[in-house]
Amino acid sequence: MNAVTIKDVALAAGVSSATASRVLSGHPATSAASREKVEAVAKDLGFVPNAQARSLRSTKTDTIALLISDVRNPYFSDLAHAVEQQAHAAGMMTFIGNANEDTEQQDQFLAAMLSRRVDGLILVPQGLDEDADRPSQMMQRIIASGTPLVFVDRTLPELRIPSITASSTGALEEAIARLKALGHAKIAFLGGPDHASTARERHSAFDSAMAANGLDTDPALHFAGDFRAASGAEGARWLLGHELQPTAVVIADAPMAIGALTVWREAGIRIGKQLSVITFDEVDAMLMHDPPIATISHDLTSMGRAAVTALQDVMAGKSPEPQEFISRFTARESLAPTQPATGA
Amino acid sequence: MNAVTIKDVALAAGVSSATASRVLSGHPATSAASREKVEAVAKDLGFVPNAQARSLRSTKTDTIALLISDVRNPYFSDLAHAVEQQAHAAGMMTFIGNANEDTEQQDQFLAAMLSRRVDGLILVPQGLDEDADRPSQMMQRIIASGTPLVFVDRTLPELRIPSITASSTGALEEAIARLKALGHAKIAFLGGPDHASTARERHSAFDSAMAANGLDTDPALHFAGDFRAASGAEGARWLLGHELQPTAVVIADAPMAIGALTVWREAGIRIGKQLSVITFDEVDAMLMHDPPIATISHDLTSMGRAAVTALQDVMAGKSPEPQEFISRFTARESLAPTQPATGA
DNA sequence: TGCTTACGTGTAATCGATTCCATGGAATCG
DNA sequence: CGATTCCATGGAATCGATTACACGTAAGCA
Repeated sequence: MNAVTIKDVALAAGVSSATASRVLSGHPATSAASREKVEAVAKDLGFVPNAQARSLRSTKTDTIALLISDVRNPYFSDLAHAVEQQAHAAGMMTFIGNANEDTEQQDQFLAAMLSRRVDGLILVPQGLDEDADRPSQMMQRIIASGTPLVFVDRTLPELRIPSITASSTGALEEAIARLKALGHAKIAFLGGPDHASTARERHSAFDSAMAANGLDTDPALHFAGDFRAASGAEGARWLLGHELQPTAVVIADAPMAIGALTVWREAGIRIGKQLSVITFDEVDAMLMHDPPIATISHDLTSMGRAAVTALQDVMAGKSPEPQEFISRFTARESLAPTQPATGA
Repeated sequence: MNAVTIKDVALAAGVSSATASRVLSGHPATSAASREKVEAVAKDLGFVPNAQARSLRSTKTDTIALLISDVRNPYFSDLAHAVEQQAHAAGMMTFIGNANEDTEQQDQFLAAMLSRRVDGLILVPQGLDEDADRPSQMMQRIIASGTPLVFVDRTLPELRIPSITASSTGALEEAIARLKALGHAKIAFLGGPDHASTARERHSAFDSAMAANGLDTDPALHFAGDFRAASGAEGARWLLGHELQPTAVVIADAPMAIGALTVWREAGIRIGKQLSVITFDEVDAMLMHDPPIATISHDLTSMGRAAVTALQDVMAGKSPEPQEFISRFTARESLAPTQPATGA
């Protein structure tokens, strides 16, 4: 075991542990002589400070936590990567936790973080079963504990917690306008789970974009998925047999889109001919698809960075304003004019 | 702040902090009376034990660390998810670190973990620039510190560290045999970076699979990428203009495959007609592609679990044997007979 | 030269839990 | 009934760092 403590260093350098500590933590009140000596000895002995002891006394851990829904979803792994890089640049470690869209797992993670006394928390609030808008008891504990907290991607509106979110209204209006210009009127929506504010935001933005373009939103053309590939596949099958025969579809996230596109490929549906497709969340696979899929994308790198910056503000005692990033619509060949009542 | 300490609990329960500690950490020597009282009070006050203080004294953190190359690579995010789930089930938190294929970032992460006194480390050893096989100084420190350590996915053969790896030899022999049966002889290989043992393993398995099938491996048909999408795209372009006109290609990982397939789509190459494609790492996008892409896949969930289990063995003082998982070949429509010298 | 100011240093307290050790009372046994 | 064992409990030491406080020395100033 690594038994080298600061006392060993102090002893070997011929100073007290107080001086050794001051040198090693960059305290100004140290002489050049002891600085040199201590640093040399510390390096020589391979001294690694015990973070437990340090933060027990100083009440700082230089660690933040990020809670997301699923690392395997590229949307969140991009976000996690951005947060981690930014935090790293600021000298902080990041604990990444998976909630799997589950309040209980969220709460377990939060309890662990509370116990570890992280300096701050960035979280994608997880859905609550019945009352999606009420914070869990554990979240109330977090807030009561005074731990700096920032929401990212999703939010719980009733709490006054700084948040970084994305607005897709503008991008969707643009997207629907484009579809309308191509002759589409029956547009389906494969949505996410209602407990996620992101899913609700995307859904209502879709509805209002339809309205803004003078199109009817038919509840019968709305499918409620769960942001995962399997539910996208399910939605695609549901759509295949749909009596209203929509000519275009908007999908709420990339995994669902990949699931859906797989089903349509198997069914021989020609995307961009028989069916126009727009999906949220641009991932490389959308450009690989033939034809490439039109997307509504978020700048997750910027959002991740903004979340860390906002958290640093909170840690510094400030109250940063909520920030809303604007999504971007990118038209691609998955959009095409409606066909004069040919195939399926 | 959460100022509730065990002393507050003890005081309110009318016992000493020693007794309170015993109750809360499940020590057997406690009376039913004090147990009841302490537990009620702890819950009432919302007591959250300070993990720093606890592990400072007990030298356990109930935390392990996992170092991977890139969270955004689905291969590693699957692995991370599996490790995290398994560790969670065993009551341990997981620190996930990104090395970005960079020794320096790896070492920074390792230093932070050493300082935090994690109970164990699972790591995908990162490539060293010149001497890919020599452990970095920091890794030697880790080993010297006695921190339980397990390698996963890649390994540094000269160190006697338990490892969980995958062998693709069998799967590749099967794959090449299939290609040969379809008439292919000139098979290209878009490989990964040489500093990753995985890349070397896949490359040498490819060579030996070719030899086992009586085919020549032409170094001119080997492209050295870096496991990322951009290098896959580059490899695809390189192949397009290749004078040897290979009819089939094996790609070393999913991001590279996606990059390559995007280029081929843009170039109008018909996969499975003009070019047969096999890629390592099965991800959903490969099934979405038209035609679906044949893959060589690993069971990352099992590998992640095995890594945690092996680590637990090491923590218990045992020396688990190295474990090698066998990759699986799945033929799909991206493989087709060579065409009688038609198009490109 | 005498007095103040500044600075580097050491001693010891401290953070919040766990754990060793001693103790007193109840239970057990011959 | 007296002696021994058992067990729950409290006091105090401990983990390894940081830091408040006090002190001695050297520099600055009149």
